[in-house]
Amino acid sequence: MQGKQGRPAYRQIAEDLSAQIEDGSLPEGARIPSESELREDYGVSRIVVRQAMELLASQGLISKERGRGSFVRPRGPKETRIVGDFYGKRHTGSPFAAAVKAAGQRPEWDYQTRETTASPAVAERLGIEAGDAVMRTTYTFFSDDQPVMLSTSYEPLAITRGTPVEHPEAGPVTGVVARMDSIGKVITHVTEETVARSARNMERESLDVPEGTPVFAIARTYFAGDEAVETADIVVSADRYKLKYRVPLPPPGEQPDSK
Amino acid sequence: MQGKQGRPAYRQIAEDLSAQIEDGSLPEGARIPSESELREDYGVSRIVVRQAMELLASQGLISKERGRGSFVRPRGPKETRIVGDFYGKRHTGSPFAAAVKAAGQRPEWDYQTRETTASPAVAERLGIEAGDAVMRTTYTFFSDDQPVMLSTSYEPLAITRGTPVEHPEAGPVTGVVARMDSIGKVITHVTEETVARSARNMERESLDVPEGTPVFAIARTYFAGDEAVETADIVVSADRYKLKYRVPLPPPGEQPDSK
DNA sequence: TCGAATTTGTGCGTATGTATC
DNA sequence: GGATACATACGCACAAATTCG
Repeated sequence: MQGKQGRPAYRQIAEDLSAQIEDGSLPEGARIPSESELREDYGVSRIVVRQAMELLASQGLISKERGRGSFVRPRGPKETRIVGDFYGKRHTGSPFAAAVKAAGQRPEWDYQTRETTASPAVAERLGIEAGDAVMRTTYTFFSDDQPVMLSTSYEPLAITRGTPVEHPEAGPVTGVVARMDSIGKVITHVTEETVARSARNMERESLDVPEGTPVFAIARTYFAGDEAVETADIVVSADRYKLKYRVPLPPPGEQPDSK
Repeated sequence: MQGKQGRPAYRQIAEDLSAQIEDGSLPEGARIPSESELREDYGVSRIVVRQAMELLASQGLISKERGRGSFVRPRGPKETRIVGDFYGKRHTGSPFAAAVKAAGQRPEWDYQTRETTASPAVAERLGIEAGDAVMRTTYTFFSDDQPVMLSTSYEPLAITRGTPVEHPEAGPVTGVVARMDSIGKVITHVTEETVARSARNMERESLDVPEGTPVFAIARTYFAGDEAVETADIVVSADRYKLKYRVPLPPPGEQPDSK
């Protein structure tokens, strides 16, 4: 085993196992030989095996479970989070529920709504003053009882106060677009700023993902003309989700009219 | 140091250093005390210090450089990759160049163009048959001499063959939108499917990022009506980039007309 | 219920290699 | 060359979680 080619032993072992996962000799969910077994198979010390396994775990290929063993991580078909005017329709209702149902799974969510004041960051995104009243709603979304997405949304109460949709989930209509439509705020566009980073500890608990798994952190804002009517921080496991956007382009020859 | 609270020593050290990075006691680019120094400071063995440092490195907080030391990784303001009809304009020319220049840096790129045949995956995305002729162009994009983005694009030669824009970079106009406009293919929308994953070895070399850093892998397709006119695989460091989308919503009350 | 076996997690000591300064 | 610093690798021990008879 001793790396003649200059490649360290633990990398060779990792590549070997990685290849077996790739070609299917180690199928999804399969148990990987224990550290002691691998130690004998490759004739190295346990620390080398551990380094190899940690490398694979950090790449998301395997999950290590204390007391049980290590397993090939399922990489099933990714769920999709869709943004944009698919088929020219305004998505009323919950886009999340629609996407999950389309994948043949059961959508559910918990939420908690509370009136509070805008932090400077939120105020900046909403174009209001820090300290202004906002309605904050935190969501946890489930797909077949698995938590898959977290969201914290903020709506300026200057817009919704006293209307039937003041409370995001308790009113007669659901979904930001439809709710705002119903009070005369016609949403014209949405912006999203997305970064990928490793999950924070709180998010790891809520989403039940192993350490180091990357997540998408999305800052989404809905606009009615130049006025921001809702903004949200959304976190989804980048492992299980892919993002899908469909963006129409304006026809050529026209001049811009928005500032 | 010995974790009474059940938290392992290496985690406590990692959190301690992490906090120092957060609050600025260890500023960007600062050298972190060597493993031997930390070993004495915390009164633990070297392996514990190494575990802590590896954790921080895997989170992208520090970079370890053999023979030199470990350093706080710069997390400067992220560059932005913009998608959408910003300000109602069709972005002609290179959106990459525009974004980099907007950030006050110097854009450059290498490319290599070659005629080839469509793989099944590319054919599927372009709505053509596998084996059909396509023009493939591979790009490496630089911002201030730093490689930041890789791209491989495919255009069906059934569309461009014999036109002035058959060759993506050698024709009279640049940018997919403008080039297609010039031959009468008016691009109406673009779709993107984005996943985040850790960089493959080839990408790590090309982009010069440390092991385990996440990248965005984007499958982008431009459409003229229902016809796909270009598709590309784009890889950018999720570390240095954020993605920004602006998606207009169709006005309410209209019915869909695209299928 | 309980304990033994298995498996991964954490930690110690030591040695040697290799890159940088 | 020498000093320093990180990389790889061996050995050992015990802890904690799980499984199973």
